Amino acid sequence: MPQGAPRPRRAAATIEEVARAAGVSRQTVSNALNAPQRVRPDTLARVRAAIERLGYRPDQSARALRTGARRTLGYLAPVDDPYDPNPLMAGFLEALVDAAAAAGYRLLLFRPAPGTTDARPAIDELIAARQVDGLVLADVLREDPRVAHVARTGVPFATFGRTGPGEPQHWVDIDNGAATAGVVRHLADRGHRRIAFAGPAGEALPWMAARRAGFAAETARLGLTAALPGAGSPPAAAASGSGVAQLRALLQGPDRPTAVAAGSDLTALAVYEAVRAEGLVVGRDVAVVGFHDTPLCRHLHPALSSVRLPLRAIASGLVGLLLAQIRGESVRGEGLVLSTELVVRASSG
Amino acid sequence: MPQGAPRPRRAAATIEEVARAAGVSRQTVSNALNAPQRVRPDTLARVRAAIERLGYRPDQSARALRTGARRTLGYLAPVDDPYDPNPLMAGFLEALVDAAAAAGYRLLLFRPAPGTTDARPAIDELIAARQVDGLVLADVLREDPRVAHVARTGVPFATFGRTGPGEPQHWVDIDNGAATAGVVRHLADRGHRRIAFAGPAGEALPWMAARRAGFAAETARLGLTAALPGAGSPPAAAASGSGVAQLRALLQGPDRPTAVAAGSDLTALAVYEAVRAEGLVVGRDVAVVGFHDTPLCRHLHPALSSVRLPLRAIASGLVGLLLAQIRGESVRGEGLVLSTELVVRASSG
DNA sequence: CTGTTAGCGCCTTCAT
DNA sequence: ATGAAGGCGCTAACAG
Repeated sequence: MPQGAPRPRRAAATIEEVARAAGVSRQTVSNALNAPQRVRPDTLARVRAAIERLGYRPDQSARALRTGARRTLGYLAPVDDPYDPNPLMAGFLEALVDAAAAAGYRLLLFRPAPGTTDARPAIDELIAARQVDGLVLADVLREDPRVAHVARTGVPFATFGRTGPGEPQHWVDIDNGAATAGVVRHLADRGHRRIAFAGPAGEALPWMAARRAGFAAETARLGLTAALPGAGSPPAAAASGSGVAQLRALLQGPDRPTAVAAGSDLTALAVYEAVRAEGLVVGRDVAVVGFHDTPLCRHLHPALSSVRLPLRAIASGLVGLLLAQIRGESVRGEGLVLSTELVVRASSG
Repeated sequence: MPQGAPRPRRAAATIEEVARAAGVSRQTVSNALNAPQRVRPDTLARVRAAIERLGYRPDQSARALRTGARRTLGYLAPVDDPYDPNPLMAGFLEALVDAAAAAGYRLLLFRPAPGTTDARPAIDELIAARQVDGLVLADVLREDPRVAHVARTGVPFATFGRTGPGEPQHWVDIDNGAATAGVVRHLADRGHRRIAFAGPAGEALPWMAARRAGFAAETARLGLTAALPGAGSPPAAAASGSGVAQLRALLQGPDRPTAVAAGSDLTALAVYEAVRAEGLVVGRDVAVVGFHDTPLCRHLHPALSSVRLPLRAIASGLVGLLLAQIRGESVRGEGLVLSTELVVRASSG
């Protein structure tokens, strides 16, 4: 592992130079930056002019060393399963960077060491090197070892997805059940009576289980005929084509569903394929709704209705939870549940 | 903008504590870490044991302040156009994080201030605060103001995509022309004589122009009939459906192309739609090849052949270029051109 | 309201 | 091979 290296770099302005340029002491410059109300207005103006002129910004390392605040948040990048890619990765990351920046923080990305799946060593490194003030974890599972581990270290953290009952409830989540229930109501409004849910079964992925449960509950409430393929297609099945085969079986017979709620946009794509393979037409014979509202939706024909996630609100919520902890305010409560928005397009219009 | 905040945190081990625990002085611990050959083996072992026991890692801020090396690289996250999303964002970022980590560096994400598109102020902030040792820029255009700006600051940088002729040639790029030429050869091998290119025209996106040029050159060389819709569909066109309309026009008549090389996987999806709309079958009547090899490829029916980018090699190349500059080795040469791999699936098999 | 003093944790001379 | 100073740039305490 290569270690330290000399690093020639053009000298950057220091607080000392600003102080000299403004004819004040270093401390006054520091005050002008961190406690402006303590500095006389005219002095403040002079200092600020000098700062502007020299392009001065405090050295973040020096400041961090002195104050202990790194002004940096760590984000554990999810391991990207090519068969079931995280559809939000890009959009969510951008929202998170912006939310952090709005609070004066930077975002540091990290991952388990290549070839490894256990993120805990990487988490420990980051904490031990004091590189971050807090951590964001996404795609949190029910008994997530990462959550338990970070909780043990005492470092502020917040999760996208609910934590276990015995763990700190510093999470933001969308209401997956309500989202799918909304999809069901939308389809019922359009006159559909027989509706299917397409997506992996099982409890492995809490968000998917919640979508499925919301679907089941709402169809029951409305007295609709619900088709919930029990075997479920694990993510890999969709890739091998068996997911489509299963969906085709679902779409056969006179009592076939006239609408399908999919657990993700990629699953909705598989539904499109199955519908076509059965000689039916999406949007006319079978309505389809996806989940995530990825760019794919607009590129499909007909355009795919989908559930849009409030990515910016999620990101702000996570950063807010982290800031509260960093400031030492003991955050209490049950986490933050955000609602989604159904974007209706031609596939279910 | 909220500023500095107190930050209670469990005390972490310091070099002083390790020294005491190992019965040596601080410098010896430092040496054990940064110049192990200077420390007697048994002392080294004792120090390492103490480090292990206390979970000590040097405080990165202190080390950075002292040495000037931040051991952090900045990555300017591309502005995500929902109509033309960066299909590599997730996969490339992961590769970049891993490549940086392998060299002992972290990756810091940053973006233009929300509502802004000019990245230069954000770049300046990062540099002035001395938070990074180098920068990575992606999706570089021909006369990219970001490149010119960073070059002026003197901070090490490397780009994914070629820089202008007057600028430092610290770039890594794929051979877009050769990639499309390879697609043409593949299709010619399969017996296709009339081949079309689907993708936006114009010189705005250098990578797309290069793909188009490679297509034109190779079809000419092989004496094939090439269809290159000149008007080109700007990214937004695909979303509005006019892209598909244009492609449908292309697929009409007895002399229609029997194969289509697409400039991206999403464009290939539009080709699928157009082929079907014309009553043709992808893979039988019309072969299709995409670009990027996104997860979408495996989810389509038939599965989409596509050009796979060597993301890990690109990432390693970028990090390598940065390290060389950071070490002060004057990097010379013409940038690094990497070749792609055509993944053949049912759509062109 | 401004200036002085001290030290955050670490690494680089220099001396032993 | 190891130990003793000094200082990177900054800010929190206190002195004036």
